[in-house]
Amino acid sequence: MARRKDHSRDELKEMVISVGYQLIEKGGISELSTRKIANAIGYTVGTLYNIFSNFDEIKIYINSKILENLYVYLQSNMKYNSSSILTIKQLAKLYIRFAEDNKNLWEALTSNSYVPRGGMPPYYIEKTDKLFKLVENALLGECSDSLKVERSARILWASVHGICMLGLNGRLKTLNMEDVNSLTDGLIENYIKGLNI
Amino acid sequence: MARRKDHSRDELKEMVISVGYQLIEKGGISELSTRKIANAIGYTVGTLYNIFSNFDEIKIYINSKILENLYVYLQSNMKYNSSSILTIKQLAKLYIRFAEDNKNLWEALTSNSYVPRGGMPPYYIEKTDKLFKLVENALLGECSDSLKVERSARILWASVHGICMLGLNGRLKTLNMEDVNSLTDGLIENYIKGLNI
DNA sequence: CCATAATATTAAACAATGCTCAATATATTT
DNA sequence: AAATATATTGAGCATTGTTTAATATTATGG
Repeated sequence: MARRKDHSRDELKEMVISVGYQLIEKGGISELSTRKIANAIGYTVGTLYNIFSNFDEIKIYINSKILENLYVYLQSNMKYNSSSILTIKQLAKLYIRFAEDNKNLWEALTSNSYVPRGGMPPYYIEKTDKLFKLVENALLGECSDSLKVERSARILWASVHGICMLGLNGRLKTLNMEDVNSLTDGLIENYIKGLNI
Repeated sequence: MARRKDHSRDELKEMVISVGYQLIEKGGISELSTRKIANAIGYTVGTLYNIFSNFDEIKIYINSKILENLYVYLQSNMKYNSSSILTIKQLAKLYIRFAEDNKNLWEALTSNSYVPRGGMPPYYIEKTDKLFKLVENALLGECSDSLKVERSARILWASVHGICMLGLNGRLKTLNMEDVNSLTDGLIENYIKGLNI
């Protein structure tokens, strides 16, 4: 039965993450389990634990891949905008659209509250930073104080994130997604206008 | 063993919710399970299922109680403010402080993404509405269009919620809670200033 | 090239989970 | 008092994350 080196450790890692990603994509986070992953790649749970230290670590790797795809999605759909405000508005719309179109992935990404002792691993932080940088770069057109920009970008995106979250959960009552988009526009506009005062 | 009517159905319901609340308060959502609840009230899981249709329903009742306490917390800590903006800023600060001081409860409340078919039960919606009304009432001092007020209140609070979420998860990087508070102030101020333009 | 050490993989098991259901004990009704 | 209705239990099921002893495979070194 044991077929050592059918796949290298790196290959196995890749397979686990890829299969896990697909499981979430198809059936949501509840469809993700060690057994289902192991079964899908033709191994046993024990093998997973030879590569990853626990289930949560696997989830973090998968979330990292989701972050990656989110970045590619934003990047590749960005068009040229004549102002920073328009750029950020577009980013927000794309962010919300990604969440809508990839609800299972989005939920998996944002529902995970587990943080390893010692904080998130570097490769994960790197990817979230890269995403925030998109907002920061746009904001730099409106404000030259780089510390202020970094803070504002994170606050602004936390807001958009919150709106997206409640919007998708139907917690915003009568608001449909179109309303959410336009109201988010308003929020962004007002916030940025007040930045330099 | 069976001691029918030691407690009425309503008493049992109350006991389950109360004990569940305490379990979350002490050990977080992961400490909540049907067995632990049943054990704590001196019954068996079967009895829980005679009263509630499933575990998720129990969680909703507990979350409803958390919402209730959040409302009381906000209400009882509100001081008089000379302007609507100040009122909302204070609400935001209190909201964030509640989340900090009751992390387990707050996480349980906000991490729950389960929505029954047919939407959240009326008693639950009632309580969230009551909370939003606090913001709406304050906003009415700034804008008389009641539809606009309702929408703005929800968008604004979704933002504060998002900031609170990322702040508590340490996702806002270098920002400490003091920074979060002042940056939230900025967001609120800018948003409301732009309301009537 | 074979014996030994090191590693990969599995199967089985553990404790805990949400949930169900037949059996039984208690109340209520007739 | 007998019959009916309901509350409660205990045992069981399938599933979960995780561990571990046994086994199969590869690598090492004489």
